Amino acid sequence: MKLYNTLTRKKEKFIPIEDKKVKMYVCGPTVYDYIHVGNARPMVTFDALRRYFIYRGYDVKYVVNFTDIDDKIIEKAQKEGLTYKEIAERYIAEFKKDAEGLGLYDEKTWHPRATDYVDEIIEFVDDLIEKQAAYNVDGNVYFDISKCEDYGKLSKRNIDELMDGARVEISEEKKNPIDFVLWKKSKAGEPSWDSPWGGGRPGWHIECSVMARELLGDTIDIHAGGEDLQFPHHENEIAQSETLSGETFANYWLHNSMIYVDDRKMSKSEGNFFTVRDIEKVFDLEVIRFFILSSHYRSPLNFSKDSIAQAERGLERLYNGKKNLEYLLDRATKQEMESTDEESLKRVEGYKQAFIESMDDDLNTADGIASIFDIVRYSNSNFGEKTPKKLLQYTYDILLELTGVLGILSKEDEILEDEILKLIEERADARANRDYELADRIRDDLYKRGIALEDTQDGVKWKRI
RNA sequence: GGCGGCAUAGCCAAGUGGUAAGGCAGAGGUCUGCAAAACCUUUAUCCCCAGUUCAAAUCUGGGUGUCGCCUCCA
Repeated sequence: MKLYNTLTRKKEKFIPIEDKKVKMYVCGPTVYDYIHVGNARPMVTFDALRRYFIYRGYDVKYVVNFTDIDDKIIEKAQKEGLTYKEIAERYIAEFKKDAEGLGLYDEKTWHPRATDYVDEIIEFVDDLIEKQAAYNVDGNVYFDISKCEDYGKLSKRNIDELMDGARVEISEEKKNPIDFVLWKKSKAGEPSWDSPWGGGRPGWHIECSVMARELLGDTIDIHAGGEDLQFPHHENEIAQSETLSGETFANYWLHNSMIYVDDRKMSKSEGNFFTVRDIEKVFDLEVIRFFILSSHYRSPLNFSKDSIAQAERGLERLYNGKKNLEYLLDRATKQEMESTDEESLKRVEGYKQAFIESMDDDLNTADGIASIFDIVRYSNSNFGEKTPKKLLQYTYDILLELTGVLGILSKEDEILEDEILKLIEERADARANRDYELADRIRDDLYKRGIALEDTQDGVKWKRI
């Protein structure tokens, strides 16, 4: 399997530290509001990578952190007259609801919270001071960039230019303008933890370094996140972690491209964002997942109502394909495979191989989805009542296997089926009696209740809409 | 100003040397009482210019457009 490594700017063969094991860390949300579609992209993308690794037989330890202490959380808490903790708890709960809809939910995923690691953070910072890579000025502890020779290696920036850039916060306290804060002195009324440097709280960058280290060790396989985190966040993580351990922090750095709205990056501060929660009112969140996976994760992805609607139609086509196979499976009686059936089997197997090849090539989900459509088109056009059960079952299993890797096509129809079947029969009688008015009324009523009927050559099919 | 992306049909989107996957939408057709679904047919020479090559969307150079990061940001 090949992955594009931001560190080298190349696709590289993935070689895990331990055979068949992957240690993976993804920068998660700062929990001060509902997540928007842009935030959902890395979550969905790297969840698909997680699933794919498992599919290929890897044991994955997957960590997605919550930043539960931060300026924005404090600000929100003050505005609402609540504690930072109440705000964090609320939006962690809301995140989990969205995550469930987006197909991210997995009980094995680790969701560490920064505030649960304050002791370890203090220890980490203290060690950096001891190594003279950090310094305390009146309760604020900064990382000393000058002690880090290869600073900028991830984002390909050099220190001198960054100094000149001078868009960083100018502070009298810092030795260099690009030194960043590890431990932040708390102002009156702000949440505060005791430390050797007085009351304060963790800086943003240090949290991820510490949580990754505590849960995954000094060197991890994959560190992932949005490309806007490349600098300074990930660069700073590398500086802290590698200065402390002397080891490589992460072997592979993966970054997803942004989501755009009318050619502008979707972001909170621009105000051009759509929350997952709002979209859920109009579309099933599986559509959003499918939409995100239908392009390559490193390509910019433009968000619009129209493209979501297109994704919805596409997903529906896959559901119809699944439904058609189920219908045939229900009625299949033929057992023996003929030579043409064996060829079909190979054909389907070929699509599966194509899917794997695509996914192996830097998680090319867009290409992989094309293979899934190939399977659907092939079975729709070639399979019928006379197709052997074995072939149908094989195709059906592969379809579910591959869509399962992507985390789509997971919605199941529920009961109520008896009633639907009864009404379908009534309608069939009506049609036989040429009472089309009654027949159409039954169909319309079912439609209003969310059931669509289709008269096919093979009989009446129904589906939920 | 520095660094880095991107530019493929009406729309979305793969493809990084051998004459353009897939999806959505559209048109025509098959099937059907009608409809839906499904199937078949149909819709592009890849931003521009120059170069390398037997051969380029794909490599090189130049240009145009556009976006991102450099400040919180997925």
